[in-house]
Parts: sequence; structure tokens; C-alpha cells
Amino acid sequence: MKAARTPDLQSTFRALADPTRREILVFLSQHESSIGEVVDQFDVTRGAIKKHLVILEEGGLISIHTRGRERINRLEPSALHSVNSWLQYFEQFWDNNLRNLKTAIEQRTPTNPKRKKQ
Amino acid sequence: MKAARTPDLQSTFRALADPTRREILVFLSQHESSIGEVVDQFDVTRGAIKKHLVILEEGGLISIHTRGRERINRLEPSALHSVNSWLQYFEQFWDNNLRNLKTAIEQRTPTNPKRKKQ
DNA sequence: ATAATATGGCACCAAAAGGTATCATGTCAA
DNA sequence: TTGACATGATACCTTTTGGTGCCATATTAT
Repeated sequence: MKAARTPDLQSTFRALADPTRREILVFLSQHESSIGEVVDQFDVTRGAIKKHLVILEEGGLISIHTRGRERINRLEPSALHSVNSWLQYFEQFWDNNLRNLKTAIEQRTPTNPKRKKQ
Repeated sequence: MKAARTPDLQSTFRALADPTRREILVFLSQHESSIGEVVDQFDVTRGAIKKHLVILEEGGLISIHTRGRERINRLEPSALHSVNSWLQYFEQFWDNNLRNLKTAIEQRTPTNPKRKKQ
């Protein structure tokens, strides 16, 4: 019994880097689909879609289930959790950024001679 | 006057897809740095780091400011906002997923002591 | 001015990525 | 059984990517 392997962050980010794959995810969020149904939505060959689906599965973003002669592709949104966690680290900075944005905007003078050298 | 151009989602996702670039972002979150200072942190040549920084800038994730003969690279966490927004669409699904996960987990061998938060 | 420093730019390279076409295999329906 | 259907698996191609090395240019320190 193969447990849904936990993908590393890299394979998930890699899977998300392609626009077609992100569109596939949106499509699958609306209804799980066979490969053929996915192919019908995009202007590339089945071979290309197949590759995308494999990469999405490697990234943990979908799961593929056999149903007769079809393979049903289902969104696995929990894989986005690790991405979200990674992003959350930066939230503190973008909060600061929003706070400082107002003062920083017109103040283009290099008032930051921070020079840390060990 | 060139406003900080709003990068499209694709260039941001693309910038995030490389592990070295993600590490650079973490490094820059701690202190803005010249190119040379970034180079010192990684085991690749300056040319490679330079390319990474350009891609990060294209993704809106950093800004590059000239200071004398140096180029100061500064984290621009606000670019992560668009990524975050994209992810948020899927939150509804992964909430469902969490809800179903609980029942799924209880029917299986506890292989994953991960806490769910939120 | 001159040398050291910091970076830009370019040519080049191997590997990965995205895509196609083709053939093979498993499954369903008649 | 047999053909149609859905997919798997390859081989192949082109472009992109991540990387290197080298030379040019702009600043800074002496």
C-alpha cells in the first residue's frame, strides 16, 4: 500500500512554475477528470498533458486513480500547505513593507548606509 | 519615472521555482546585500548569482539599487502577495480536504503525526 | 593617475523542460 | 472475439535553464 508520498517543497514549486499546470489545477478544482477530459481543455497533445499530470502528481498537487481504463485526476490541495507555510515566513516582512511603504515611496534618497561586514 | 513594474504571476512563480533563488530570498530577508555578499553565501559563481538576481527582480521579488559601484539587492515581499492570492483560491478545497482528512486518517494506520493547525 | 574592486555582458555548454508523433497495452462494448 | 477507446511508453526535437569563464566598464582608494 503506497501512502501518498509527501512531496518535497521543490517538486511542488516546480510543478507550480508552469502556467498550463496551474490552469490544470484550477480545472481539476472544479471536477476531477480523466486525462482525456483534461486534454480537451487545452491546446496541446495528450502526451504533453500526460507529462504535466505526472509532474503535478510528483508535486503532490493531484492524485491519480484508476477507474477502468481511465485515470481519474483529482486535485490534492493539501500539497499547497507547504507552499503556504513557506510564504508565511515572509509575511512579517511584507507587513513591515506595507507599514514602511508610505514613507519609503517618495524618499528615494539612499538613507540606508547599512554596511554590515563581519 | 519607472514605477516598480508589477510582475505577472508567471514571472513570480518562475522565480520561485529554483531552490537557490528561494534561499537567496531568505538570505535577503535578513539583510539587504550587494551581489558580492550574496555570492559569498552560495557555492556558485557570480555570473550564476547575477542571473538569479535578475530573475528574482523580474518576478518582483527583489529590487536592485545602485550604491556607488555596488548593487544593493533588497527583498520585495509584496510580490508574494499575488502568489498568496492565487493560493487562496484553493483554500476552500483544502479546507474540505482537511475535514475529510480527519475521517480518512482515523480509518488508517497512523503514519503521519503531523498536527493540523489553523 | 593607477590599481584594486564590483559589476555588466557575452559566448559557450550540458542538462532539463515542454512539446510532438508513434507504437504498445489494457479495458470496454457489441 | 474483436474493434474501439483510454492510456502508457518511447524516441526525438527545440528552447530554456542554470552554470562557467572571460573581457569590458564604472567606482573607489591610494
